[in-house]
This record gives sequence, structure tokens and C-alpha cells, in this order.
Amino acid sequence: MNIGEAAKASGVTAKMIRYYESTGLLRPAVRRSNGYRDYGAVDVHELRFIRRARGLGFDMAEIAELLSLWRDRDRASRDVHRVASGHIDVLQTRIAELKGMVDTLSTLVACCHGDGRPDCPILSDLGGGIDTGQPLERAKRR
Amino acid sequence: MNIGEAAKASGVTAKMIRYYESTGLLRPAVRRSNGYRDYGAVDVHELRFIRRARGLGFDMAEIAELLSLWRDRDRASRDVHRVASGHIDVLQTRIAELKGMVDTLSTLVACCHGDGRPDCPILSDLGGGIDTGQPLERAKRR
DNA sequence: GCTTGACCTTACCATAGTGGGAAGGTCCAT
DNA sequence: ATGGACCTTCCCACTATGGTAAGGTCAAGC
Repeated sequence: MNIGEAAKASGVTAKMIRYYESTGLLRPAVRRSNGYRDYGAVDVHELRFIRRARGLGFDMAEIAELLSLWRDRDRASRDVHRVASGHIDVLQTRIAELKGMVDTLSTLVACCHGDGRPDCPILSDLGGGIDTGQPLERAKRR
Repeated sequence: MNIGEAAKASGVTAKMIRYYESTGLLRPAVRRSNGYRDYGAVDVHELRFIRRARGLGFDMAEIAELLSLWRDRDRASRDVHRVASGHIDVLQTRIAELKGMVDTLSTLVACCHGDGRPDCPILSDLGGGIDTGQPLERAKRR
């Protein structure tokens, strides 16, 4: 199977398949005599695995760990459980952060009359907001 | 005021102050004869504004818009209201996405006995998950 | 056999926001 | 004058993804 077919079959772009290989997440694909990568059913299965895990917000490091557990027929489900639970915690922290932002913003928006007049509590707050003096917390990514 | 003092006073690192200037978010700072940037109270105020807006999850483009509205004494609060409301929508979409992930993962984690045995519904799901065949939705960032 | 188009290969660039560091200039206190 | 704490610019790294360009390959149709 060519990379394009594997891409269609897995829902992972050819671009990303090569990238995953380059970072070591995937083992180097078998090459045919013409240099083309050759994929089989197992590879497509792994690609689907990665795609699904990405959709659940796991990052590459976590996926590498999950993938190696997945390949190991003797893994302990405890390990998988741990990775997944840890990820839920991260997601929930992120949700809480976002909710905090929404709360603050909603309050401000509700106080702003939103018409042609220039006075606006949203800008007043941004300009004079309570300042902790601490460096801005580094943004978390999915 | 040197950039370091402005950084301390605003909570924005010197590094980021220079970056904001380089991207045009901030106007080029006044330079002293030795080439050092020189900041005043207004600048610190703008830096705090940016810092606070970043903390609310606005991206640079949105902050640029908010900042120009903030500088404009004749702005219509309607415009600010629009930007802020739009941002709330984005945040809420992001929250919904994350919640969906948590829901799925929680279900899987609850089904996994998490002991020494190798069978694990989390991995089974990742490996055989329902496949839409659609390319993976591009990850949204805060 | 030749052309054409669809595919493959590698390699480089961009994104957004932040941190890190090097190499060199400046200022101030001792 | 020496040292340390600043400042300057410039370049690199990160994540995960997309884009593009230059060139090789294959298969179908003529």
C-alpha cells in the first residue's frame, strides 16, 4: 500500500505519516525497490490509533507511551489507566482555566452597554485590572 | 525607565516587550542616546493591558484590535463588546471540545480495571475506534 | 515508445507565543 | 579600572501541522 492509500485508510495525512516516522513515533516504513514506503494493515491500524489518540487530546509523548503499551501484549492495564487518568486531569485543568476566562469576560460583557458610547468596563478592566505582579503563566496547549 | 524596570512594573518579560514591539503590537519605544529603550507610565499601562488580555486568552490579533480601541477615546463600546463576545464563543467551543474528550476518556478509564492484566478497553478503543474517515480536525489553540 | 497526470521522494519555510543563549555595548559602584 | 548588572541584536528551539518546490516513478492512453 502506498502512503497515499494508507493516508486515506487511516485518516492521517501523508505529510503527518512521514512526520511521525521522522520523530520516531512510528518505525521506519518498509521501502519498495523504487524507494516508496509500503504499508500494511498493521500500519494502518497504528495510524488510526494515533489519529484517535490525537482526537482525544493526547500529545506526542503520551501517544508514544500508549503506542508502546498497545504493541506490548503483556502490558499491565494499570499503566494505560495511569496515562489516561493523568491526561484527564490535564484536560480538566485546562477546562477550568478556560472557564475562568469565560466567567471574567462574561461579567465584563454584561456590564458593557455595547452601544455607540465610548465608556466601556471591558477596556477599563483590561487597563486597570488587578495585577499580581507575577509573570504570565505559560499558555497550556492541547 | 529601562526595559527591565518596565518589565517588572508590568509583569511582561523584557523578551516579550521587544517581541510585541517587533510585531507592531506596540509602537517602537523611544530610544535614549545610548540606544536603550525608554518607557513611561503610559507604556507600562499598555503592557499591563496586554498582559491581562493574554491572561483572558485573547490572541495577538484580538489584542491589537482591543488595544487600538483602548487608545481611541471616541471608540464605540459596541466594538469592544463584539470582540469580547466573539472571544467568549471561541472559548466556549474550546471548552466543549475538551469536555467531549474528557467524557470519552472517563468512560474508557472507568471500564479499564487498571490492574496487572493486559486487556484494556482504553487501548481497544484507541485501536478500533469508530472512524469517520475525515481528516483530523486541526487542533485549536488557546 | 512517448506523453500526461497522479503519485512518490526529500528539503525547506511558516505558523503563535515564549524561552534560551551568545556576542558585544553601557552604566555604575567600588 | 574592574566587575557585575544591565542593555542591544540575532539566532535557535519548542508543537503539530500545512504548504511548496524540485525531482523521480508509475500506469494509462495514444
